[in-house]
This record gives sequence, C-alpha cells and structure tokens, in this order.
Amino acid sequence: MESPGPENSSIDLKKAADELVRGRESATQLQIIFRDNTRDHGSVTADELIARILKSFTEAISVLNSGVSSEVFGDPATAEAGLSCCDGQRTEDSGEKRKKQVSTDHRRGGYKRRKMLETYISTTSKPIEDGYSWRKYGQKEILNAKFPRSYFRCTHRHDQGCLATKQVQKTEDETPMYRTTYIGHHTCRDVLKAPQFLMDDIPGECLVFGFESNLTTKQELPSFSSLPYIKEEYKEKAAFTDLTAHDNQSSSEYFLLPDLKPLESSGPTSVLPSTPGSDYGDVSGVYSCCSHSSFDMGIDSIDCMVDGSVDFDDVFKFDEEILF
DNA sequence: AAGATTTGACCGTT
DNA sequence: AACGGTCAAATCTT
Repeated sequence: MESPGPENSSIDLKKAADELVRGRESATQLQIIFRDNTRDHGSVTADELIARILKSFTEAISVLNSGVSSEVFGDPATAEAGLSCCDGQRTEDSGEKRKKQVSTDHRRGGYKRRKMLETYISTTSKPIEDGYSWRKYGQKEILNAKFPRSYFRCTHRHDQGCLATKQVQKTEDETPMYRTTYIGHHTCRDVLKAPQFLMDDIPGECLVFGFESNLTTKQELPSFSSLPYIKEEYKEKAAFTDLTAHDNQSSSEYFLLPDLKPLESSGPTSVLPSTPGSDYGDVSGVYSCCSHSSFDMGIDSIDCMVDGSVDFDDVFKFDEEILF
C-alpha cells in the first residue's frame, strides 16, 4: 500500500468525490422510492440502489483512505495503539503471565488506561457478532446500570499485538439493547472475514452504524481501508454471563467490519472465533443496514467525519429528512 | 493441557 | 474517594 503521489492524490480525490456524488444521487433516488413506493420508478430497484450506494461509498472511502491514511492514523491515539503493539510499555504485552510480584513492586499492571483511542458505539437488539474473535477479560457493575458491563479484547492481542477492545453493556430499556463500544483498531487479520457484503443477500437484516469519539475535536473516519464488508455466516453463542437474555430474535445481524488499520502490516491470522462457547463477536464500527422499515435506524445514527474536512453529514445529508 | 471465563483486586482518572 | 478499566489467579471447558 503505497500512498499516491501528489498528482495521483488529486485524481483520487476527484474520483472519491465522484463516487460520493454518485452515492448521494442514488440515495436521493432511494429516498424518493421509499417516500412513494407506489409509483413506478423504472427498472431501478431499491436493492440495486442500495448496492450502488454502498459501492460508491466503499470506493470513495477506500480511495480516501489510501491517500490519507498516514494522517488519519497519525493521531496520538492511533500512534499509541501502534506503539503498544511492540514497545514494552504495556507490561501485559510482554507475556501474559506475570506472576504475582504484585504487592511489593509498584503497581501490578503498570497499565495505562487507554484514552484517546477512537471509539465506535453501536446499539443492537442483540449482541453483535462481527467476525472478530474476542476474549472476555472482565465484567463490572456499573453505576446506575442495571446490568454489568463486559469487557473484551481481541483474541490476537498477544500473537499479533492487536489492541482492539470492546465493551458490551445491556441497556435497561423496555426492549433491552446491547450497546457495544469498540475501542481501538484491529491490527490483526482474521481470515474468516470474507471481503464481501451483499445487501441483496440479506433481506430484512439490519446494520447499525454509529461512531462516537472521545477525541477532542472531530472524529476522523476510521480507515475503512479495504472495507471488508463481512457477512457473518457463523453463529457464536452469545454466552455473556449477563447478556444472555436476548431471545431468539431474528437471526443474525450483519456488520461491516471496518478494518480499522491498513492491512499491510499484519499477516494472515486466525480463523474462527476460537472460543467455543462464549465470546461473541463484534465488529467495530458498526453498520446497520436493514432492508425493512428499520432502515432508518441505521442511517439515523451515522455521525462521522472524515479527516480532511469531509463531513458525512454534509455529503450525504443523512438527516431525518432523508429518513423514510 | 491449552485456552477461555470468572471474579476480586489493583490502578488511573475524575 | 468513587468509579470504571484492566490484571491475573482460580476455575471451567474443550
């Protein structure tokens, strides 16, 4: 993955802009269709439009990311994440079993809380299964929360230094939701993630997509570098100690897996969630797409910025007004 | 036996 | 000091 030269980058930006414009046009058509689906709109179906939109966005994002990755990831947060893969700062990385020299030596872990990392939050009706394998490392009662919060980290934390983590909190709404917060980027690669995402194949499914950041200013678009849209095909049992309550609501949800880091650095990796019973997966930045009425839910939550002043809100105008 | 989960303790932040 | 995130020994699962 080499970054394009100056001329190329302007060409790429142009291409990205074109793709975004195209996407917006498709979205507009789609809006019309949803607003008045009694009328004949020619041969273009909603599914086709959705596919076009996704393709355009994917292309554009991919182009943008190939050109600005170094900037996007140059932020302190990312730098920290990258560093900690190989430096010795985080003692945890230097080998899992640090026997208890706890009491006397300084602090046991010497760990630093990771703040300033990009975070992505998604709320779904059931625990997310995203294709990455996670290992639960903690659970905590949270103030004013009826249910405990579960903490997961990437299974490849040690073999690949992947520092991605996620937290799952069951909300206490009438219809309990699972609020999943993804923190940091996956630097690992999971073979399982098939690079495809075919809306057409998943009628009725919903992908929620939401970003949130604890960064001070604008949230940069995570590198959806290759945007491996994944369709989850395997099911893990969500064995959250406390998050098991979800009933058998319609099958799976499908998520896009923004490979939050350029992939060139990490080698191929593992496969299926090795965990037989329990951790379930997740994803990062979650998208949601539904072909049904719940479609609005996904778009509604889009709130992200692209480094370089591309504001998705502006570009796509995904406000209520576009919702159906 | 290896790897995952549980859970109380530790530690940083507010 | 309270809260929340992480560690790691003990325990469980495969």
